[in-house]
Parts: sequence; structure tokens; C-alpha cells
Amino acid sequence: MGDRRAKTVLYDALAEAAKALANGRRAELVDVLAQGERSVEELAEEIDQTVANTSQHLQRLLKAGLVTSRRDGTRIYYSLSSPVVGTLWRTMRQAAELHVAELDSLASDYLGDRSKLNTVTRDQLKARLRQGDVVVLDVRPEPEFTAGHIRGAISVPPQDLKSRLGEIPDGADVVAYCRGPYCVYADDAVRLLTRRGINAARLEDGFPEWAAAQLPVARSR
Amino acid sequence: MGDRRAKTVLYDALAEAAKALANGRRAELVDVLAQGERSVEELAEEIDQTVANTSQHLQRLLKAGLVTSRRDGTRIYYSLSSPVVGTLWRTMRQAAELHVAELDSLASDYLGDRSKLNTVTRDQLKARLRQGDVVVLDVRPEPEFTAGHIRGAISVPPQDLKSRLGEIPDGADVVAYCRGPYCVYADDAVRLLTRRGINAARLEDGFPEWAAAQLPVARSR
DNA sequence: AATCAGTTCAAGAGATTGCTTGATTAACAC
DNA sequence: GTGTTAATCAAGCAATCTCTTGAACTGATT
Repeated sequence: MGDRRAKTVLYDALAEAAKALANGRRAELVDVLAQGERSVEELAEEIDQTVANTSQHLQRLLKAGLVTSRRDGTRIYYSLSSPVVGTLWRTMRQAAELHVAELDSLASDYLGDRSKLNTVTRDQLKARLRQGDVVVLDVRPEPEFTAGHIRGAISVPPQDLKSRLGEIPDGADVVAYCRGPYCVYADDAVRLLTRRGINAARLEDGFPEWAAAQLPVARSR
Repeated sequence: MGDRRAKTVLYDALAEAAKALANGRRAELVDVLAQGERSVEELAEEIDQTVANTSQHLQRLLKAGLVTSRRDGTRIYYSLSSPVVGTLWRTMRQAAELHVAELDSLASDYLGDRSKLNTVTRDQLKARLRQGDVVVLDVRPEPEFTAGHIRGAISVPPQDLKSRLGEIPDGADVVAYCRGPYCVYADDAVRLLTRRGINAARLEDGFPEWAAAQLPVARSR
């Protein structure tokens, strides 16, 4: 015991968890799965890859124990195997944000200029929810809202927002949120609402971070 | 904005942090660096690799922003660039422990059978330190003790323990700790002490976890 | 039993990674 | 200046990874 070979094997095994996340497409998969379980086909669509390739990535995550799968009829649904995996992904993101200088510019290449978007922190939103003077929009696809959402939020999937603007009371303050800091839905929603003269802001991050912070959540049905 | 190419680039960049940790030798490096800064040569010795190879791994960590370096004379010292990196490593370990079934057996291949070793948790040790009825031994190499240690601990580097057994008061309860859950020093120390009839236990993990839990630490000079 | 949708498996090309070896650079002592 | 020590760089080979393509498998439905 205490010998080099065993140490190598042990640390190689520990590094397997990192290897599983060490790919942009698999990172995207984990990011989506943090919202709730998904079928292979849906996941393939989310990450713009073939089903075969997505399946292989999922096998890799499965082998590392980061996700689990269950069959329902002809479909197979994948989900994160524990909240620790979500924490791991968030911590990794945080490390990258802190230490990779170019990340900001890559983020705005994808998300567009955020400097003009109003932002509220989790704590601010929590306080305003308690006061009850804010309309909170969950702008993720509906199944993700069903799987879990901020208590008091209304589900308005991205493609429905335009046609449902009328539901927002005059003069209301709106906060939109989606999957996390690198998700475009809330940004797009805030831009649209602002253009229509509605006072709107984006939650600084998304539902998984809200839930991880032990803030009040709800689940449909 | 919101297009696939930019999203790919962004998530690839986020995955860089994982790639940096996605290698057993680099994981070992981070594990050691969590104790404090080290020179390339020392690190090479710790991970049983050539200096050239160690240097390349360090470059990789540097490029990902996980470590920083400074020159002092002819030596270059590396250290973790922030506490987040330590958290990342611990979270990764935790994920592997939870989800990789074989990890237990790999750990005991390296560390030996731990079932007969007494263990105390951080909270237990905290309470006993407050009562003052415990001798705490830091069995890491001396520079790591100097860089930071559990308040009230005594530095007894691994190779010195045998010759300094006389310093331990008769009938004392001893707790030994080292770098973390996969470090052999504390295990070896507890085995030695127990064989000599001294009541000894191992702290469940090491100094970085103690410090991360905001428990009382001290620094020499 | 036959068919179908959803998923996984298998094989291969091109890129990346990990370790080795030998040369090069940087700081310091003389 | 020369010599020494510490670290990095560069090139090369074997192993691994990523994506593609096409075939094979698995339940559900007919």
C-alpha cells in the first residue's frame, strides 16, 4: 500500500469525473439535464448533434456515473444522478469565469451585449417575491417548468411570449429567468419586453442555482 | 447571437476547466497545491514524473487559469489561483466517490484497509479541541504546516514520527491529519501509534477541507 | 410475425493527449 | 565571461478522443 501504481490508478479514477465533463457537448448535456430528465432525441436536438453521437456522449457520462437512465416505452430518459453533479458543473463554470480571461467576450459573442439588460440577484428577487410586487416569468420550455420552477413563477415558453404579452398587467415589474447564466431565453425575453415598454429584468442566473440556494421552489402536478 | 458556433465555442471554453483536471497526474498536482505553493521540482517528485512532463502539466493548468506561478531566483513556484479551484477539486472527488462504484476498492488498494482505523469527523475534532483534551498531529511535510494548519496542531512530519513518539503525553488521545482523504500519512501515523498502544484516530479528511469549512486555522511566522 | 421508432453499437479517419528525449532559456555564483 | 541549477520548449510516437456512417438491437404496435 502507498505504492505508485495504486496511487496512479486511484487518481486516474478520480479524474474520470473530470474527463466526463471535459467536452463542450457533454457540458451542454449536463447543463440541460440540470433542468430535469430528457430523452436522447431531445438532448440531441438541444446540442445540435446526431442522435448517435449524443448517445455516445451520454454513455460516457453514464460510465462516469454522472447521469442515470430509465426506459419508458421506446424512449430512454437521462437525468443527473445526484445534485452533486449539478454542483460540480456550477463550480466548474465558476472556476472558468474567474480564471479564463476571454470567457466574457465568448459569452457576449453567444448571448449578445448584456450591458443594457437589467439584472436582479437571487436575494433581490427573493425579497421582491415576498413583497409580491413582481411578475416572474419562467421562459424555459414547458416540461422544464413542470419539473420544477421558482415558486410563484408563470410558465411562458420562449415562442409563446410574443402572443401572451397581453397577460402582463400594466405597469408591472417583470423578472425573467431560464436555465442559467449562459441561457439565451431570459435575455431574449427581457429585450422583447423592454422594447414593448415593459419594465423587465433578468435573474442573474437560472433555476438550478435558485434551487441549489435552497430558495422556494414548486413543482407542477 | 444565439447561434450554434458561438455556443460551441463558449461551452468548449467552459469545458477547458474540466479538461485541465481530466488527468490523474494533474489531479495529483492540484491535490498537492491545495496544501500551498510548490516548485516544479518538488511537484515532479510528488507525482513521480519527470520535470519536463510535470512542467507540461503545469502549463496546461496555467493555461486553464487554475494555477498561477511566480519566480523566486532560479525556482518557479506554482499555487492554486483561488480557493474556488480547491472547491472544484473537492467537488469532483465527491462526485467520483458518490457515483463510481469501484472507487472504494481502488482507495483501499492504495491506502490499505481502513476499517480498523479510528476516524473522527471535523465537528468531533472541533469539539474536542475546544475541550482541550486531544493532541492533534499534523503529519504533512513541514512546509505545508507552515503554510497553514489546524489551530493547536503540532507539526510532526511523517519521517520524524517514530523518533518523536516520546513527546506524546501518557494516556493522551491523538488525532492525526494530513492532506486529505486520499493521503497516506495520517493512516500510517495512526497505525504506528496504535501499534505502540497510543489511542489514535485519523481526521476523516485533511487540512484543505478543514480550512474550507471555516474552522480555526493558524499560520506559522 | 412483421414493422416501426428510438436508441445503441461498431468501425474508421483525423485531431488531441501523454510521455520521452534532447536542446534551449533564465537566474545566479564565481 | 563560464559553469551550474531550474524550468521550459520542441519533436516524435503511441494511445485516446470526436465525429461520421451504417448496421444492429429493443420495445411497442399492427
